[in-house]
Amino acid sequence: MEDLEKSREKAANYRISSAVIKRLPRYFRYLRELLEAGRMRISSGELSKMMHVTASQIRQDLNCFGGFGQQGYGYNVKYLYSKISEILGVEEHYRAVIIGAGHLGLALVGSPMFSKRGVTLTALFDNSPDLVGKEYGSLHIYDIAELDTYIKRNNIDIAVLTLPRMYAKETAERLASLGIRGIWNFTNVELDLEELGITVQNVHIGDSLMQLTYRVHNADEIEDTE
Amino acid sequence: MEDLEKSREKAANYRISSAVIKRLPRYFRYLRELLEAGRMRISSGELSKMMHVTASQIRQDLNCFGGFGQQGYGYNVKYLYSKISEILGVEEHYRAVIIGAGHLGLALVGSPMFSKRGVTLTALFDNSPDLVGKEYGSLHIYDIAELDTYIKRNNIDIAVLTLPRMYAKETAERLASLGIRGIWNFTNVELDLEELGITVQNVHIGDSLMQLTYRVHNADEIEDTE
DNA sequence: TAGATTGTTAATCGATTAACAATC
DNA sequence: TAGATTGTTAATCGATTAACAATC
Repeated sequence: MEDLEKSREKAANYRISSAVIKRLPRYFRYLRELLEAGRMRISSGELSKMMHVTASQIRQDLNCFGGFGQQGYGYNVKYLYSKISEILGVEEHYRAVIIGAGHLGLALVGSPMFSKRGVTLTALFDNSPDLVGKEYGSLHIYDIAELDTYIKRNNIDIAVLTLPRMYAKETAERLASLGIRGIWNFTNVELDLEELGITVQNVHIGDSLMQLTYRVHNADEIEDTE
Repeated sequence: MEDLEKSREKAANYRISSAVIKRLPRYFRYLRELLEAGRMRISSGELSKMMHVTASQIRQDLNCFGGFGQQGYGYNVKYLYSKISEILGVEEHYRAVIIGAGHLGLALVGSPMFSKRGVTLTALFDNSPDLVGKEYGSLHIYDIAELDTYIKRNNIDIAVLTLPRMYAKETAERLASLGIRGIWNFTNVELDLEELGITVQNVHIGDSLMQLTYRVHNADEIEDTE
């Protein structure tokens, strides 16, 4: 009771910094590994060695959301994992569709990434007559023309954009008007629909490639990982 | 002359923070767009409006590498773009191979991302007899057994890992021993080969999905984009 | 020259780390 | 109880923003 209120209060009282938010998925990954390895408990000190961050940072980060540990003991792996999952929205069990059934879209369908994070893929959409009507994995490929009806009928929370960049903007705006809550954008168009109340996560995979080339190019002068 | 020395000196004297490095690809993108749109010059003020960052930050960031602007005028788009390209290593014209010819690997082959960033893909590798020997795009799919010979013979700088996670670690270490300079890692295994002098860029696409679910889950309390 | 805009220093703000009292 | 380790406050460090002199 107290615990619950305490964590609610904390999360509500102040803004969680985006530095912290970015680290949460990494905690999630490490904790799942520990869980799968059968570990019952972990201290911030030991976790810090595994993750190459300071123990202080781990304790600070976790305490943004509440006191999940116990003095003299550390953290219960299972409990902490469940709390982080909750914070990240894994428990919400979002429903998602993929728009664009090219290689990238199909690669995403094939991966366990979604199910591991509580997201259920329900359909694919494409505009190519060659693809429409086919099944892929356990998913049906619908004509993009059916998007509006489908989204409304099936209570879809998230749309994954893996379509050609020329369609990105119009599709995103259409999705916004259909009441979608989040867009995971793989096109390198920079979408910003925050003013429409839609959360957009832009992937920009090319930026990652450029960070790599930068670091290779300047390899002699760098040691700082990240 | 002076300019060149000045910028060399700057980059050498102190460490460029990773906050700055992460922003460079975004400047690169916006500058290319301006260039393609035929813009000759841009001021930090105007660019700041386009990019939703402060003009101060833009000027600070660029000045890490040298004075690329001119008082009273702003920045010459073409010149600035060429400088940023240089800084990011685009001019190095790296040669890369993709290891793992699944959907993700093939999606990458099909995209103009590499060529736009001065990276040339030269080959695909896979271990499946169904794929080995085939052509995809203009690329040949080689047997993974031929990796060692190929890498050494063809002066490959970068390897893109789009293979199943179970092979990630051993392949990465093998690549390191073959003298590869950078690894772009799409498996969700966290590779760290910095002590071997290899630059590893981990993509962790699942973390991006979790940031999205976090933000959707907490949509009411957030305004801060990033 | 007057106006504009950079390059750069100084001020502010936020994030990380260190330290330690609380407590299991 | 003694030992361990958290939660949290205080100190440090770094990144961002503001301001303005330099200068095109």
